[in-house]
Amino acid sequence: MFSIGELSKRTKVKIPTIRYYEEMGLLAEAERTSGNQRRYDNDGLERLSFIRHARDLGFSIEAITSLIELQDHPDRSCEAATYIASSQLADVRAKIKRLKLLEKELTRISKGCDGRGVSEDCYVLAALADHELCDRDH
Amino acid sequence: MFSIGELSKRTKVKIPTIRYYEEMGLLAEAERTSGNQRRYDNDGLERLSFIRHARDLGFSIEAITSLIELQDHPDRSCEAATYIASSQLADVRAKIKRLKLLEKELTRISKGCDGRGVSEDCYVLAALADHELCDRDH
DNA sequence: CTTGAACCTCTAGTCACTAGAGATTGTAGA
DNA sequence: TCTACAATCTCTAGTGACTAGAGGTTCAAG
Ligand SMILES: [Zn+2]
Ligand SMILES: [Zn+2]
Ligand SMILES: [Zn+2]
Ligand SMILES: [Zn+2]
Repeated sequence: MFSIGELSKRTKVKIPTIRYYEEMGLLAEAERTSGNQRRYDNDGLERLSFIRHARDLGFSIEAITSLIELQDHPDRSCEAATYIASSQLADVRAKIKRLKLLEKELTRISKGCDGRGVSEDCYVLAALADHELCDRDH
Repeated sequence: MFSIGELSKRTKVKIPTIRYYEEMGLLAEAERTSGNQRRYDNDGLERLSFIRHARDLGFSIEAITSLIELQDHPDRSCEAATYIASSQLADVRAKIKRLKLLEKELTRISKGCDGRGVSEDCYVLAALADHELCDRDH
């Protein structure tokens, strides 16, 4: 059994975040000492590592809640898990696509001015004022 | 002179968002009718279009505030504008980099299970539980 | 038994909006 | 001119996933 600080160190999740996860129902309510401090065992450590890893991969709290629910029922179909994972993948791909469009326009805009002129003649400001100057939609 | 609803239609910025921009100091306080409703002219339209375009390109409110400040002083050096634009570009590139790593891992994880098995044997859940199964850091 | 680091709860702040309540105003048709 | 009703007004609160701080209590080493 170890303290919240120890759990935080081992998982690299900050203490307030751990308490936040508990409040959100992602982590079961921890056992307490007689003085009301939280105590964790290996189960808690594994669960928080799972959450941390899923968060690092960009899953939402809501998605993780479903995944944990599934993990707690070993005999259920895992269809939902694969669905959640591929949705997340689709989401990430959509974000990449969007960001690549932005990268193109921003590269073009940045190249348009070396910063040695005056605001009035600045291509950066002109480009921001007028989307028509953009190569495509974004 | 036109109403906030008309401005909203022309710029595709929602009405509460326009009011929010005004409160944040991004838009000057609009003129009002005797009955206290906002009225805009072409200047307001151009300013909001600028904001909208910059937001679409991912600039923060804070960055846009600086850009507008610069625009209002045509004789100032535009160095700050190019700095803000290239920071934004760097930011976008960093995000793309990160998302590409996520995409790789998520693709691998998604492929690991077809969703026809049972939670206990699910590779998706196993992969989320253990970062060691990942190809690299992310 | 003392000390001080670690812990507790609670509130509020972050960013860029979005939603809703309840009241007032603008405008077009009768 | 009156009436209906769409549009607008202000204000408060909610979103997601935390983060920061105040003010008080507990744990553990010496
Ligand atoms: Zn310039
Ligand atoms: Zn554009
Ligand atoms: Zn599976
Ligand atoms: Zn991993």
